[in-house]
Amino acid sequence: MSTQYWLMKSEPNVYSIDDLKREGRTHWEGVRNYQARNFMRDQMNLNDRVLFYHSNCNPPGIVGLATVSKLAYPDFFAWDSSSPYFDPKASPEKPIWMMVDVDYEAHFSKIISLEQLKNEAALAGMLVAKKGMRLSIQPVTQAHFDHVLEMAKH
DNA sequence: GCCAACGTTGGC
DNA sequence: GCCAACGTTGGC
Repeated sequence: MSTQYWLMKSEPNVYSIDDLKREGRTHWEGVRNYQARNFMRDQMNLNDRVLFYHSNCNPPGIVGLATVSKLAYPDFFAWDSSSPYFDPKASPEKPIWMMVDVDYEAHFSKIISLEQLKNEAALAGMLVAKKGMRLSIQPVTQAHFDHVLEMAKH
């Protein structure tokens, strides 16, 4: 299976790329959207590459790279009643929600802001730049991924 | 803090 | 199964 490319959003005041660098690996818990879950469950493969995106901050944008290091498995925070991600409908027998593990790869030397992404002709059609796009896990084409890497060099 | 966009829930 | 009401996301 060839490498696939993704963009994953995190609010830096909840979990930032600095947190991921310090920990090396994290489980991507708390996804409570079926489409995003299905991407993780049905399509993500080991070593898929991830653009790490900081949302709900100023400025929002892509701050670095990560890789998928464990295939989807039940998000056990869903049945932990003390977790902010608790879902009373989920249980170990019926997990509902899934997560993958993600490894730190690199920081970009500086953030590639959402504004830059929107202004970049080569990234036309990239989901993250679309108005009203709230999906927290998005597929990225190889061409767009490669172009983001190029932008990160400059 | 506002609010547009979107997803989910639940009454009917 | 429609759709209004509600909750959430996330840019601004």
